[in-house]
Amino acid sequence: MRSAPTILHLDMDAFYAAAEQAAKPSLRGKPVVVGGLGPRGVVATASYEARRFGVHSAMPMAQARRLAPNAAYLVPRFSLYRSVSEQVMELLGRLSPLVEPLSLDEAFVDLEAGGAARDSPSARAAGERLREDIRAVTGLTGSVGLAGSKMLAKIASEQAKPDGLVLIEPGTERELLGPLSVRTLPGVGPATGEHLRRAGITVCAELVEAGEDELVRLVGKAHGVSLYRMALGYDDRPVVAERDAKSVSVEDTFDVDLHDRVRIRLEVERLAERCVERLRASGHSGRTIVLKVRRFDFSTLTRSETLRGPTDDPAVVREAAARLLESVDTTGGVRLLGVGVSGLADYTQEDLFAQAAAEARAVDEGGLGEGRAADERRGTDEGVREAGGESVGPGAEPGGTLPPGSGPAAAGAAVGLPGRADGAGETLRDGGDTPAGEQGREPAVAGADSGAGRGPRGASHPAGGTGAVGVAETGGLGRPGESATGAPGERRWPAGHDVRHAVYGAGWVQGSGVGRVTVRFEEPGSPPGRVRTFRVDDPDLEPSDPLPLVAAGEDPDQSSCPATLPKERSRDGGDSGATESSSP
DNA sequence: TCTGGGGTCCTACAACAA
DNA sequence: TCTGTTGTTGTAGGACCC
Repeated sequence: MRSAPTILHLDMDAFYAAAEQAAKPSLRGKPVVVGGLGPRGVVATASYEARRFGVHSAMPMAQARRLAPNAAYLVPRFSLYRSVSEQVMELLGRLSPLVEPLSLDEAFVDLEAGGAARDSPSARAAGERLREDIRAVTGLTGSVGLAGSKMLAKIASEQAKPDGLVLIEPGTERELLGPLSVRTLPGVGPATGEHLRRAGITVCAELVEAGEDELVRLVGKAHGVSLYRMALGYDDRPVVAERDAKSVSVEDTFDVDLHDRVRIRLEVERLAERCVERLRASGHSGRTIVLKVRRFDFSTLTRSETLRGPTDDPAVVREAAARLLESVDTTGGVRLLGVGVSGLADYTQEDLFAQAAAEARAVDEGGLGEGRAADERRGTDEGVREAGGESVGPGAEPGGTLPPGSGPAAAGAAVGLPGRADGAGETLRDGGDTPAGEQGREPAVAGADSGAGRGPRGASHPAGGTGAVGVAETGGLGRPGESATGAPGERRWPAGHDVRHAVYGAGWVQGSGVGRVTVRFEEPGSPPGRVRTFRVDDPDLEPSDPLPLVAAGEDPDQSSCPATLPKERSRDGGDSGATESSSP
């Protein structure tokens, strides 16, 4: 707890929805909802216009559609959000070397460490300048909280929303916290909140009254002690610039519960391969394999197995996950499956090969014996063989990762598309000028699109290609509710994604179905554009990468703008302001 | 028509070793 | 050698966050 409010918390306002509105002029001022569009999707972000209808994060999408039937419904475009987030984080990095990102749209900054502020006036000035810079560089708004601790800075930014700044003067914490709901405190969710309510505690002042011992009795040691301290305004957690990942996981919820044991096993293996892809991409290997199963009744169980050493071998993870599945009763149906790896190590491929070789020698000498060791040995050996097949053998790049779209994992993903029908077949409805079907959902394309806009980040955009990857065998697994009509070569046009037409220029997909795709031709700097409909296989129409939200200079031809916005471009708008006003 | 995905942290319990 | 204690590890589940 420091004596000056030099910890800053930034929270971008309705980030995903705001980014979509900035990218699509016709959606500005209108309700926009971003999230999974499948039958079991939930809302990731709702614009403030949509919130007026009662739509909020984590709400089932079906409920959101009932509340705001005329809102625009979009699948998330993480490549766009990431590029905007990088711009914002770069601005934060200019304030201090100590920046702790919490997510794409949120971060703590230690202003003192960067010399950007030492007291209330300088902290406020730095916060206001930051908000201006963010607006200039990204076109979006963010809310800033300033306080002497992380907890209070976060509470302050919440109070500042939308598009504001709140500074909590040190010394006023207890007074400020007293009347606030216990749910304001980080770590108090629905369960703890209800637990405390039953004990007669609803606001922070009552936490202090109850005392530490009583809180420990109510909610356990760690939680009780931290609750008591937080209610008093004590929070000494430092801003930590880098935190190591502790686990990597992937999971899929299915549109329709799975019953077929063979199919379930297939899905588990596919998830295991996707998980290893991510694990390798992060430069890690891991020791503990975790299987997650959510059953038809929403009950969730996990099973885990710890190997003798870390692995990033798809075969090892696949087989461990399959073994774990054997111990789970899936009668009644399964709505979600997940595979994760924890106990991460920074093992490189070379280390693994050395380990595999050592274990192979041990096997030859009768060193490994029973049960799990045998399983592990088998996996490791396969790992060596498979690595050879990928040309990552001795002398290859350390920590080499699978190139996107290559190798067995990619093949698995292509065949086993989760089929959540996100995006394609979804039609935006933004006031009635949408020409596609009334309900917007077009099963004819749903299956074909399911790979886009979700899942592994690398697959979230049909970059540069025809978008046909992974479509060919969509029907092969026969996922219920998934269209089998995604003909080989048919292109996917996820709602909201950017396209470019040879004649009409840049636009975005407003909807698709029945062999047609509807495009609105507009871009961030343009006025609201017109809508045109094409055949899905129109050769003049190509998927394109997101355009910068804030146009730089007078270069209307942005046809090949990369997904990550060029740094120089992002600086054009904000640099002068930041440097000019560096002294308050 | 209920309830995503990717994480972190904590607690409880059992098994095992020192 | 047996028994009790303590610490560690593995496993499972719950709560929470964005």
